[in-house]
Amino acid sequence: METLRERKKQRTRDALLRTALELFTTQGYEQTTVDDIAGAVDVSQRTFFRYFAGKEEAALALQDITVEHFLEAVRERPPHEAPMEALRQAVLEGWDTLNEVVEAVVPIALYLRMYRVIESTPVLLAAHLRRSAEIEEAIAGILAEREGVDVDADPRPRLAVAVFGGVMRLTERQWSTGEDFSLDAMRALAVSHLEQVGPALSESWRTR
Amino acid sequence: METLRERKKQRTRDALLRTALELFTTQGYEQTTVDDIAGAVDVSQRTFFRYFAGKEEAALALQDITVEHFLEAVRERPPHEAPMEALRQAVLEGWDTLNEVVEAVVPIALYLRMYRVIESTPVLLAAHLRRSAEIEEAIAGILAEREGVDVDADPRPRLAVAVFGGVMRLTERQWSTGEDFSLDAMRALAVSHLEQVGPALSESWRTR
DNA sequence: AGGCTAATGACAGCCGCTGACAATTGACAA
DNA sequence: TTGTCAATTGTCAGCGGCTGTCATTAGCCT
Repeated sequence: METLRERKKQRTRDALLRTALELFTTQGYEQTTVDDIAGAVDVSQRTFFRYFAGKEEAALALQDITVEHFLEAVRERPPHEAPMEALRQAVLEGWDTLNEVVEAVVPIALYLRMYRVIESTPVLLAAHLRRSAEIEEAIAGILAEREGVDVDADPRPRLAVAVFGGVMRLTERQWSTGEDFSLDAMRALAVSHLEQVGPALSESWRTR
Repeated sequence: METLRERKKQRTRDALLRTALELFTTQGYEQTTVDDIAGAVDVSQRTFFRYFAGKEEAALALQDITVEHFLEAVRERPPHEAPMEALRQAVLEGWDTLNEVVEAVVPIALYLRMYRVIESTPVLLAAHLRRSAEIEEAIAGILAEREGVDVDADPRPRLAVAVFGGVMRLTERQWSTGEDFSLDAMRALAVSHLEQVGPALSESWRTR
């Protein structure tokens, strides 16, 4: 970030991203044209596509940041924790420190609003789910290394991550359709779900 | 399917679908233009869009059929089965009878090949995952009714389905990247995964 | 100051998709 | 059978996302 050129590039990218998210969260994703965004930043449409591979990438750019943050949290979990517990702690601790990470780019409120837009826009939700699948693969790798097993020979890393991921996506969905759009609400939901996932699997639900 | 008109419509739709899948599986989804499909069936591009909401819908049309088949299998499970066991039996039994359902529309081999195209085409995989999320919601409803609980008050139906869905998606992915593209291979994978999901969650993986 | 290179703009064009209107074709009754 | 009505299709125009190409601008470096 030394030269003027680099600073200028960064400012353009930031402006494009912020403007895009602002428009997406106010008028909606589909209703926002790339020309709208580029126009608002006073830049040609072509330039937008030089910074973002597509509209989608701009809409999901923040997710990249938080995902990386979460992956880091998983890697830093102490090795003695059981796999599922490590994942659990990683998300909880990741959310604790999410604020600073996100605020470095955009206001956290914008991030939360955008989250809801993603969840309620079919094409964005689809892209988000696909990315989640990729992330699960990465986490499986981390878990396997932690536990000293082979990801391809032992199905347990991918299975554990698949289950955890399923629960987390359910949490996201419930949170985005609920009334409390705070991080605390999301955390509470996640904790509750992770507590109840065991009972939901084995027991007969009618005998209690 | 009485009048000539209706038969003609059906034939056009079938031709479009078959041609689309044939092209998708041979030259790839992205490389296939709607004009290609319409042209091969000797129909205007506009007509294609009157039968399918988009390219995507044609590519995923077979999934609709099999999903409906699977939902039916879940609904017909005896009420005494535990929730997860009912889901397990439903998929296994659903696959047993999948052949007839699919062959009524296209050769089963084409269905299997298309499955791999979906799994390896980012935009199709994304759409597929989003649909899977919707299906999970439907299954949660069925499960809740079976067990006599309220879907919105009791998190267990959605949790169980989220876990089951996570495992099934992992199964799909493994199957599509493996070497054996038969239904039997998929069934074997699913059984194996469902057996091992319990151990993967609770135990410490290093103590055995 | 002047040459070099990176960033941008302008333009043309492909593809997916939609609305509107006209032309065609099957359905059905007189 | 024929004429009317309605459904199906084709044609055309146009929008939005996205890409390649080439000229222009603007920062960098000697």
